[in-house]
Amino acid sequence: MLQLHDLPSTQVLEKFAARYPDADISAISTFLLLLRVATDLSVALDTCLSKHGLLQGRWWVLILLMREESLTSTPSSLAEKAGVSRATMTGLIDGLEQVGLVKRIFDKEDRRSVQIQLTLAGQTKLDEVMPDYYRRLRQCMSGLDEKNRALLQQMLGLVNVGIPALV
Amino acid sequence: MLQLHDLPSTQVLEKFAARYPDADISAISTFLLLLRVATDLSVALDTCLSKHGLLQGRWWVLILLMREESLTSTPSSLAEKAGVSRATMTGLIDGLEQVGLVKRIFDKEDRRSVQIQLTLAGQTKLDEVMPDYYRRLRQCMSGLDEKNRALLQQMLGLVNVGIPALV
DNA sequence: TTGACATAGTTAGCCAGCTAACTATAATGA
DNA sequence: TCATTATAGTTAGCTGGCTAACTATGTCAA
Repeated sequence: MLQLHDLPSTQVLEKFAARYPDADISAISTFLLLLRVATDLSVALDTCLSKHGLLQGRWWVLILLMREESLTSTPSSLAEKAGVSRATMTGLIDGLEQVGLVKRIFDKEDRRSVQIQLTLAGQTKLDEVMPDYYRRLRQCMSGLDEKNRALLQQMLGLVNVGIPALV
Repeated sequence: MLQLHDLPSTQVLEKFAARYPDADISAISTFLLLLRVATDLSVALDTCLSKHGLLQGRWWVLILLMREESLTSTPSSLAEKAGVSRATMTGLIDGLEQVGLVKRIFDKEDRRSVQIQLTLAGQTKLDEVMPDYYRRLRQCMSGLDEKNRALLQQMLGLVNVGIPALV
């Protein structure tokens, strides 16, 4: 997401602000820090998941299926909820089906449609991954008490409101 | 980064917490919101840059060169600062050189090495992009006053400290 | 001084996203 | 009823990352 590793020092920001008067130094540094921390979190998550032979894409599919009472959903619905294209979801399902974590069940009512079901092996895999993930995440966030977490969420909400202005 | 579009409701989180006792609901929701907002910011940034015919990778290279007094650096140094592999940097420089925004200058002292220089066209491109970017970013962050920005940065610092525990 | 190692950059090939186009099926309305 | 349009899923081909291997050059110590 944000590759940039070498965040600008105050000095650099001031230099740019001198050339470009629209620069708002605290806005820039907050923005970049947010992207930096989130990217590092995402990389750490990938590392954690890779220990279980998973990547984010496939992992979210398993979780989305586990959320369903029936352990079942359609590729379209999964794609929308996971935030990837339907084409990408086809590939994710292919991969998961090959290793037996999900299976395709062809719908007899609407023959265009396919139901994707979490297999027992898929549930077992989640039962292996999720406790590890949750334990690590608890540890990761242990530096923030409930009040800080609420505060952080509130600040993120304020940033979120501004996003349309950036586009 | 985080594709997941459909963040879990409290209800879903409670269901998962029942199955996996290690789950810390406020930790999870804070973590996911942080990834979600940052990803949306990054996508918005890409959209903004694409209006100027740029992508994040190439844009950061231009900025890193503009930071230098000499407007010059080496591929290795750029790769490290930009947070991409040297192979990727070769490609970024290829693209920028083709459209004339940077040029390769072969080093006569160490013939393994190349200097990458921001051309006048490169500076002109930044002079076009940066004011627009800074204006939009200022607008985006206008919902947070200085106190909120400092608070957000402080919270992000606390999260950052915990990242090694997630790996 | 020369053989082993280190460094700078590039190339080749992989991967997981994407869009656009395609097939098959269903729904709709003139 | 049947031509048009919409929907579900897949396929093909592009992109921008990556790692590993390679070429060329430089460094150092036996």
